[in-house]
Amino acid sequence: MTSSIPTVRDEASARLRAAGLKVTEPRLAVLDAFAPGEHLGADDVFRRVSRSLPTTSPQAIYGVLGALSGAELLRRIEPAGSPALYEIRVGDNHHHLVCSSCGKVTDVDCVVGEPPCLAPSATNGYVLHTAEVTFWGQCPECQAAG
Amino acid sequence: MTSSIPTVRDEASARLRAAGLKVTEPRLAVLDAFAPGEHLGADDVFRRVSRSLPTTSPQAIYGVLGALSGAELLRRIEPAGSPALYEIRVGDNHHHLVCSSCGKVTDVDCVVGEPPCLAPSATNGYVLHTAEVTFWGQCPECQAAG
DNA sequence: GGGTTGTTTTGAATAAATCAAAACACCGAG
DNA sequence: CTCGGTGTTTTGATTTATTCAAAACAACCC
Repeated sequence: MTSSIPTVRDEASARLRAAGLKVTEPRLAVLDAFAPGEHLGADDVFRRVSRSLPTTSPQAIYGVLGALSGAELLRRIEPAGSPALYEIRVGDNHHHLVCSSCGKVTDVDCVVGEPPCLAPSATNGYVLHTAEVTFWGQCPECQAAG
Repeated sequence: MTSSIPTVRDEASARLRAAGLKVTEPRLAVLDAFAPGEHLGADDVFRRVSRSLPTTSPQAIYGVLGALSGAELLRRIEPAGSPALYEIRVGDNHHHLVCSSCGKVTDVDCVVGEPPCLAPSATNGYVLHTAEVTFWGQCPECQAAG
């Protein structure tokens, strides 16, 4: 008899299947590596996944991260000066606050009231699909550290 | 007798000096490489500078670009998926429109009326100094190309 | 003009990510 | 349940953008 209580893994499996992706251990482990609000680089994810799946290769991590962000189960951001970061919060278009000193990234909700701050003064003929906003500043810890 | 008519080079020299930087041929050549509205990568700059100064090394270009953007004579941007780009328009905080298909970058003026769109919903204790906005879309040429 | 300091050259090294081919595993069909 | 096709992961090498370090050199203040 198998349990009928849905687990976190079941949920992740369902999301993978819904996206048309095969359910594999590395993919489940990568999804499991992300806590809400975290922004992890490929190397961070590799380290975490390695704990539960020690045979996983870095290239597999790149493959999984690419597949998951292609399927919009992860969002990929690339703050200037940083390697690519991934987060589990998808589907809304929230923005980011990056510390110029330590690189820490914090989510911030959309700027002004209106649909996603998508209003440049002129579009120059471009058909827009995304407005990406990055705020730069110094986080409380770095302020305290001088 | 030397000419008393100020040249483009004189002007660039003055800007370098005002920034506390020594005036060198590579630096003048790099400043000269930028037309208004252009966004050039280090390799583009290297190619252009090589025409007038064939002995210049790529590392010199990196050094010059670093010095000039540190002195705010150039601005450095890093759209996701692209190597670093530099532009000669500095001092205002304008934003960018990037073509998802071909990577072309176009300047756009500040989004809404208020000083530089600098209003996230919450600052989380950060002291902000910049708001960077990148619009993603498809440029007219890429639309035409399907 | 000469010395100091900052800049550029020369040469090597690094980090992040991608490519390619072979081994492997998921999962639908039977 | 097993087989087979397709998608995934592994293994290993490669690329691109960038940085580091030391020596040669050039700008510029006195």
